[in-house]
Amino acid sequence: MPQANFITIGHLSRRTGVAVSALRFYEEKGLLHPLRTGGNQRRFLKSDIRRVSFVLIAQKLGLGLAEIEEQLAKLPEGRNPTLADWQKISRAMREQIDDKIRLLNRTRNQLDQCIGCGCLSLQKCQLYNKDDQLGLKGPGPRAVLD
Amino acid sequence: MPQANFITIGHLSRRTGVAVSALRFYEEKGLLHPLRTGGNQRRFLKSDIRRVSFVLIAQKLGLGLAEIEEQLAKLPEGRNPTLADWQKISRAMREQIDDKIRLLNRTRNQLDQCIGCGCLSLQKCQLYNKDDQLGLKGPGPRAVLD
DNA sequence: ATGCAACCTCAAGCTAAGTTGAGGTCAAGC
DNA sequence: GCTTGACCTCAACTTAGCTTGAGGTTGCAT
Repeated sequence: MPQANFITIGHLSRRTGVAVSALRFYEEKGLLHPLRTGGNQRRFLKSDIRRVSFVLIAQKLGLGLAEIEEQLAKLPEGRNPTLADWQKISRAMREQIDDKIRLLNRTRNQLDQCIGCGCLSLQKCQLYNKDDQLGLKGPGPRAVLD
Repeated sequence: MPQANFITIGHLSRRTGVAVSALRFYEEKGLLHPLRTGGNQRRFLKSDIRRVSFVLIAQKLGLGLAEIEEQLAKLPEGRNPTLADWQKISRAMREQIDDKIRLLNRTRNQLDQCIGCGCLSLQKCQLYNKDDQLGLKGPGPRAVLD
C-alpha cells in the first residue's frame, strides 16, 4: 500500500462524522487548507482529522468558527502538528471551560437570591449589568449583548 | 398621576434595555401579549418588565425563544403573576444551570485526559459520541448535533 | 388645533453555520 | 477505454434572532 499522508474529503467526512458540505464550508472559512490534485480535487492531511475534531469540541464550548480559526492558526500549517502543539491548545480550552463554569456558578448563586425574593427585577437582582461580556453569549441578539 | 398599570413599548424598552424592534419581535413569537389602544398602539403591563427580564436570563442559559415561550406559558396570562409563579420558574431554571455545570465538568475531565495523551482523537477520547444531546448546543449546526 | 416624538405595519436585509440542487468533471476498477 | 461513484463549483435556500427602512398614524403638550 502506498500509505500516502493524504485523504479525500469523503474519507475525512467518514472519519469525523462531519458532512462533506460542512468540510467544504470550513475550508471556505479558513479552518482547513487542503491541497489540490491536478484534477482540482481536495486532498487533506491525516492530521486534519484531529483538526476537525478540535472544531467540534470547540463548537460545543460555544466558540464560533471565527474564534476557532484563531486558535487553529496557532498550529503549524503544512506539516503535521506535534503532540505539544495540541496540548497547548487543549489547555487553552480547559481555561475556557473553567471560565464558563465559574460564570454559571455565579449566575446560579444570584438566581438563588432571586428565588428568595421572587424579584427577577433588573435593578435589584443584577443578574445582568455585569458578568455579561465574558461567556454564555449564546445565539442571542448581538446588538443587545455586545 | 394616574398611576395606570400600563406602559408603552418605548418605556418597556428603556426599562429592560431591549430594543423596541426586538420587543415587537418577541410579541410576534408569542412571548408578549400586549393590549392595544384605540389607535392600535401597544400597551404592556408593568409585569412585562419581569417577563422580558426572564427572557434575557433564559437566553443566557442557552434557551431558544420557543423554549422560553413554553416556560412563560406557565404564567397566568392577563393578570400579574405572583411571587410564587415566578419562583416556580426560577427553580426550573436553576436545574437547567445545574445540568449545564454538570455537563461542563464532565467535558473538562475528559479534556484533562486528552491533555495527558495529546490525542483529541474521536475514537479514544470520546469527548463526543455521548453526553451530547443534553445541553451546550450552541449556535452550531443543527443537522450535525441533533 | 397643531406640531412632533413616538408609535404603527410590512418588507427586506443581516449573521452564523450550514444544506440542497443543478450541472459538470475526475479517477479507479474492470 | 469506459463506466460509475466520488468529486467539483456556484447559487439559492434554511433557521434563529433580530435590525433597518419606507411610508403612514397617534397622542400628548402647548
